[in-house]
Amino acid sequence: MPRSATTTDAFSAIAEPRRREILSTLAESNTEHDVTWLVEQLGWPQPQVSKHLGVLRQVGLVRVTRDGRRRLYSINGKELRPVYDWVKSYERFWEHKLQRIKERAEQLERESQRNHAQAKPPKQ
Amino acid sequence: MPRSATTTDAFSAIAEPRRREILSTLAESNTEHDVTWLVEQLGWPQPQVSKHLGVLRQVGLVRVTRDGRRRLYSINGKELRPVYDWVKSYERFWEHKLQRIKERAEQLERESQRNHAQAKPPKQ
DNA sequence: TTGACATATTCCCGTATAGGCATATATTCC
DNA sequence: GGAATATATGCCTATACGGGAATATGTCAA
Repeated sequence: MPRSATTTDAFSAIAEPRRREILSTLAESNTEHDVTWLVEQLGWPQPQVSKHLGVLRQVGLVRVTRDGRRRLYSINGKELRPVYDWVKSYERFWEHKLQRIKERAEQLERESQRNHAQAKPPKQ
Repeated sequence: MPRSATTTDAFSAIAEPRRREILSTLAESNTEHDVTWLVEQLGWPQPQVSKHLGVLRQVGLVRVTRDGRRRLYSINGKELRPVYDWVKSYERFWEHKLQRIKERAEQLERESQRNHAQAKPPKQ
């Protein structure tokens, strides 16, 4: 069995760096743009841009509007939500590290304070 | 040119649903586990589990500890951070929708109030 | 040492890419 | 109608995949 299709879902679609690049290009300008504009911005051959747009379109990551012979593309962020929700559910696994560093620092702090207090333990 | 390798980065590695399944299985139990435990939990052939673990290992999404003939795997969430940061940078593109719905609702509310106030506009 | 157990690796196969290039399919303008 | 423009699609190739099955590698236990 081959890899799951790039058009399966957002996870597969954004695995390709160039498709992320298309999304970021659209995101920066914050407006819809036609394919020619994207081709100029990216500097890639037009068919390559169209094909990647096709994948993004199929998974709903971009929306298209027709304007004469042009097609205006814009980001449809809604489809990124599942990716966001998924990865966010692992938040504790990278915050945990900070948490442990913090706890360790606090413990060292306590020990330090204890040691300073008993720097020269009173003879008894 | 083929698709970029699954071991390129976290984006490519998590595109495969089964690898996400492995991560979620490890996440739920919140402890390190050996391969046999994962095989039992997932019900997949052992080589398949080992292979997917190999990809996750190469991109740093899991950590391994050797314990005799067993290998204990645990999640290394740090490597998910780039994915989180990337997708989070698009947050406004799905919140924007809510924003527009909210604004529209507020506008309708204002119009409604205006209309009620002038329900029977005074003849002049 | 030998056998049992745990895990990784190798080989094979069908398949879906991504890129290059040519071309088809609109749509506008003259 | 015909040329020009904008975009999508088709064909080709090399490549890396995910799964299946067998097997290699490593480790424990008697």
